[in-house]
Amino acid sequence: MTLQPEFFDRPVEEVAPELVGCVLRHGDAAGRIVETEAYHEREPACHAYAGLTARTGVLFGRPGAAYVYRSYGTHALLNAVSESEGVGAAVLIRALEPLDGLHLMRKRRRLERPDDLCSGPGKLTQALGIWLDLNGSSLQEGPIELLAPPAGAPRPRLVVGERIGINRAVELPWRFCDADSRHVSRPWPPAMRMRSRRAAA
DNA sequence: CATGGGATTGACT
DNA sequence: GTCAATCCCATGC
Repeated sequence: MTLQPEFFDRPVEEVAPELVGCVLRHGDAAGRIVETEAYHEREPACHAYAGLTARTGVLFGRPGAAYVYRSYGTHALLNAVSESEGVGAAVLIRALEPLDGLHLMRKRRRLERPDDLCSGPGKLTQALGIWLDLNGSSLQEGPIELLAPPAGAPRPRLVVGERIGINRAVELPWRFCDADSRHVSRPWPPAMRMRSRRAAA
C-alpha cells in the first residue's frame, strides 16, 4: 500500500527508521529500502537549515513529496519530505536491495553485480531512472511510489549510527540500516569504522 | 558578481 | 588509501 502523507507528517527521526523495509518503485524498477538518514531544519547538516530558499522550497512543502537535488554536480539524491508543511525536514533514501527490474538497473548502471546496483544514494536514483525533474513530485500520485512493507514481512533489525558524508551535526544518530542486509552503502560504520580505524598516533 | 563547497561515485595507486 | 568530475546555490564583497 502506498504510504500516505500522514505517515510522513511526524518527527523525521521516527519516519526514517520506519522507511527501512518499505519498497521504493519507479516504473518497472523497484527495491526494498535498507538504509535511510533523517534531516531536519534545526540541525546544520540539513539543506533547510539555511531557511526557505529557491533550493529548499520543496523541503518546506507538504509531507509525502519527493525532494530530489543534485549532489557534487553529478548525482541525484532522493528524499521523502516529512513533518508538517512549513517545517523543513526529509528522509534521505541511501540504499536499496534490488527487487524488480534488475535488467533495467544493470543497463542504467552498466554493472552486473546486484550488490552494486543500489548500494548508495546516487546509485539507486541512477538504477531506478530517477532524475531532478521529479523534484517536488508526489510520492502518492507518482511516478515514484513508496510502499509499505509486504504483509507478513518481518520487521527488520536496525543498526543506528551517525550519518555519512557530512561535516556538521555529525553526532546525531540519525542513520538507520537493516542490520541483515548486504546492500547498504557502507557496511554500518559504528562498529566497522572503529575496527578498521588505524590506531591513533 | 566571484567564490567555495558539497547528504557521491568510480577510477586509480 | 587518493582524487577528479561537475554544477547549483548560498554566501560575501
